[in-house]
Formats: sequence, C-alpha cells, structure tokens
Amino acid sequence: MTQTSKRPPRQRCCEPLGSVLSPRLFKALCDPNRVAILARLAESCGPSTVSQVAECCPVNLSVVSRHLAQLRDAGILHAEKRGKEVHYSIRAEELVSTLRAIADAIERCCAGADQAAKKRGAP
Amino acid sequence: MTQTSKRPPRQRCCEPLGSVLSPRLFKALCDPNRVAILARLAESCGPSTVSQVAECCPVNLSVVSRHLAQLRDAGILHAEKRGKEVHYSIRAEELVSTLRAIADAIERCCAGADQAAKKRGAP
DNA sequence: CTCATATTTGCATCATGACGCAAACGAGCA
DNA sequence: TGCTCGTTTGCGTCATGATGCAAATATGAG
Repeated sequence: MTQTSKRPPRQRCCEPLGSVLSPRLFKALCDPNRVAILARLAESCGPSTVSQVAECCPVNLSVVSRHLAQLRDAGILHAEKRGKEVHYSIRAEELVSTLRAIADAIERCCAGADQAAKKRGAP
Repeated sequence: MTQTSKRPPRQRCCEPLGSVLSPRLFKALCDPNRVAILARLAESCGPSTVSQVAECCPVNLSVVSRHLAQLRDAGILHAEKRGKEVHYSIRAEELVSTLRAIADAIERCCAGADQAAKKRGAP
C-alpha cells in the first residue's frame, strides 16, 4: 500500500495549476544557451538578427538559429523577416504576464495551503 | 564576417539579466513530471510525502523521489524529515518572488528597448 | 542571370537525462 | 534484535536533445 489513510488523498485548496504551469515555457528555457540568448535579446535595445544574437554563445550559428526558432515556437520571441535578415525580439508583454500569472497562481494556492494548515493545526 | 557594422555591436539598455535569469530554475522545471509534481504540491493543502506525491505521475516511486530531490536542490521545495517520512512543500515565497523578479527585470529591460527604438525611429 | 550574404535544414554524432529495478539505508515497533 | 515501511541510491538502458558540418533556400546587389 502506497497511500496512508491518515490524510485525505486528494484535497484541493485552490484552482488547478496545470493551466498556467505549462511545461512548454520551461522546456524552452531549460537550456543555458537559450537563456543566454534571451538575456542577450532583452539587454540589447530592440530586435537583433541571428548573427548578432550568435555573438552571445560559443556555438555554431546554425545552432543559434535553431534555438531562436524554438523560443519563437514557444511564444517567447517574435520573428520578423526584413530582406535577407530575420529580426528576433522578445514578446515581452506576453512573457511578463505569463510569469506573473504563474507567480500569482502559486501564491494563491499556497496561501490557501497556509490557511488550511493553520485550520488543521489549531481548529 | 558575422557582424554587420550598421549597428553598435553590444549596446545595453538595462541591467544584465544573467543574475535573475538563472538556468537552474528553468532546468528544474523543464520536465513535465516535475511540473506535475509542483502543481500537485501547490494544489494539495500543506506538505506531502513522497508516496503521496507519487500519485500524480505514472512513474516509479524512486523516480519521483529523484525529481523531488532535484526540485529541492533547485531551491523550489523544502524537505522535512518526520520519522520515516519526508514531507515536501513548496518554498512559495521564494519561488514567487523569483518569478516576479524575472518578470520585473524583463519588463524594465524591454521598456528600455522600446524607448531606444522610439529614439532611433524618430530622433 | 550570377554571385554573395543571411538563415534554415538534413544528417550524423555525442552527451545528458529520465526511467525501472533492485539493493541499501534509516526509523519506528514488537 | 529482528521486522516492516518509507525513502534514497547504484546501475544499466533507452530516449531525447544539443551540436557541428555541409547542403539547401531565400533575398538583395551587380
């Protein structure tokens, strides 16, 4: 038996987190080079081309191109083709509100957990 | 030549993001099972044991144990041994403020980028 | 059209990580 | 002490992903 009966097995004190806590965002950001690319894009003023971004990490240009495409597919970056170049920029508003939504959801969930803990501790 | 000379190569419009944008957090959260574990811990009221957490994902208990240790090492979870059991809980305050710090830093950076873009566009 | 530059893609290789199983470890209990 | 339960760890396997190189594609210039 893996489940002790001391505690209700699946009590929930808040909205489900699965909707905001998407692995897609974290999966896109789990590679150090992609994080460096994101930082590079945030710190540079305005959009950058693939070649410019490639300066930030010591990998092949084609790898940077793939990383950028991955971040774009995850909804983190915006890509705009201008002539021969592709200009990548951060979808800052979306990213920021996603991060804040996650933070808010966790805060709400665990505030509820604290309340429940107090209720259990001193009823 | 990979660097065009049209644009200053490394203009920076904000504080560096490397300090807040640590790959460690994202690396810990890039696995779907770990995200599910985090959601499970957030939604349950108060700490849970390894066996309880293991209900949320269809993998071996030992794997869940490893995932929990990984999240703990990343500073996301808190572990407390009580007798034979280990109770894991989310370090909610730290996690929430980390996420908000990232959001704030990106927002500041890209607000600066917008200003710089406007300045470049209509000087 | 031909060429040069910027980017993407196909492919092979290699490292990392997730997983399951079994054994080990630690704590309570008879 | 011996036993059981909960958890962790060692180890081998397998899948996934990052990388580099070369070829393909796209676009602008001459």
